[in-house]
Amino acid sequence: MRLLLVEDELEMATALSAALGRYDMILDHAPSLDHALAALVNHVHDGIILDRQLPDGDGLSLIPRVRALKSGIPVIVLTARGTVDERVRGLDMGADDYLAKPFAVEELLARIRALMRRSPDIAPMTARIGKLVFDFDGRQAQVNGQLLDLPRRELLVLETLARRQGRTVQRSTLEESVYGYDDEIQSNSLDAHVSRLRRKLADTGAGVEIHSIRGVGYLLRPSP
Amino acid sequence: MRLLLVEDELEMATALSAALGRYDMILDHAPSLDHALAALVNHVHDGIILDRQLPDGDGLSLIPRVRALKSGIPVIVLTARGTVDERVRGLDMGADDYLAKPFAVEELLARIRALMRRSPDIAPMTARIGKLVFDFDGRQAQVNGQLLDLPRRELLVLETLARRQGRTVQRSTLEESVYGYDDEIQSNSLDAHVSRLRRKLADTGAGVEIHSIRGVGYLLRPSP
DNA sequence: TGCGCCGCAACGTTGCTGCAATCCTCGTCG
DNA sequence: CGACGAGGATTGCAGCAACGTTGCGGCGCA
Repeated sequence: MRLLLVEDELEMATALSAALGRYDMILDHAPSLDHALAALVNHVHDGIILDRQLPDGDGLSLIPRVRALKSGIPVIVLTARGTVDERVRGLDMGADDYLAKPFAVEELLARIRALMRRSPDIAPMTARIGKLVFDFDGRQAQVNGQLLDLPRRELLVLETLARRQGRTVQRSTLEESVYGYDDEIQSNSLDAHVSRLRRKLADTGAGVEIHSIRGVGYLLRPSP
Repeated sequence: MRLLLVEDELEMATALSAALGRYDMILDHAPSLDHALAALVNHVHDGIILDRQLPDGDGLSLIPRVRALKSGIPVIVLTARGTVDERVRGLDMGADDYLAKPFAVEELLARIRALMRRSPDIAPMTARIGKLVFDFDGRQAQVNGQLLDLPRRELLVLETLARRQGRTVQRSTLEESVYGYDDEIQSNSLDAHVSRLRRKLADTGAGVEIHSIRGVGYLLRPSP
């Protein structure tokens, strides 16, 4: 479990990090909205703990952007502003919970657990690269909401690449997940599938490309 | 939206009922655990507001039974016992939120909205794709208000596809929900059902099509 | 007993897929 | 600096597995 803490006070961050660590949770720390956005783009988080008072704006403004990026992530807002109106506003902005400072760490942990408990059902496991959206649950790829009609092998290739988006997938790994451990292949069929997939991605303007690294493997990335 | 309030104080109940009514929510009132259980069995609720102090026991004891009955329902606990320990305990018992009395009605409403927003059970009781309306509760399909008279297997196929509308349903998944886990099928009966279903959907002009993805499965989508 | 759903199987059809031949690209070494 | 080789890309093709369709017989149900 990996959470993102958006909070400018270092003290609070280290304290929470320690507390969460005891429950095998990883806490990434972003001290500003900008950092938070960058972190969200680059990593996959299971939840967000959000302070409102940040050097570059109100934390609440992050929520719509989080929802646009990955709709299902639970968001807990922490704040010194604890009036009823503030709380109502925070919740209606899309926060899943709202906790006023000072709070007990125990309670925060319990509320995180409560949210996590119910989130996995919803979290649509999807990856976004360029205009491409890969839905791991539905096992399908979309471009601009348009379904990419891919046959089995090509789908498997894209799925594995999307799962490790941006990082290199070794040729052997790819072969393994496209064919079985036992199924063998005695030709360049894999290359053929990659080739056909490339054409379809380009034709639909998916904004992604399959980059090949000689002697190593492939990786999926936004096209320039 | 229909909520169940489990609370023995009549005053609180009427006040909440009035407040929720203004947001088009229906509030059922159960003054005790027994009443609550009866109500849960007889009706379908989208959420539960639970007081702890009840004439026949602690409200928290209801949670496991609720989860057993309908696992996904959001539960908000209201209580006068507002210590951190109590809150942690309530949340860890399975509550989704915990609000200490006295509280502002506005905040309760906001928290209800936040929970409803992410509750998968709100997931419409009916699905609409093209001119087709599938009613999951009544287990029937309609086109232009006209009932589609489908035999059992075909209905199961359509139901499963409609439930995941637009997303791919793997062949194995479909087999599992149309036949049992144990029931086996040794022919292409599934294809046959799909075929017959397709014809009926086309004949009635439902505006939907069952698209097949070779080697993967099927998906239901509006026809072009 | 009649009707209709269902599993089954036969057969037609489609289009994915592995293969291989050919072309391309890049790094390396003489 | 140019040629060569290895790894990669592309594409046509043929086989075949997966899917579509249809008719039949049995079984359950009214």
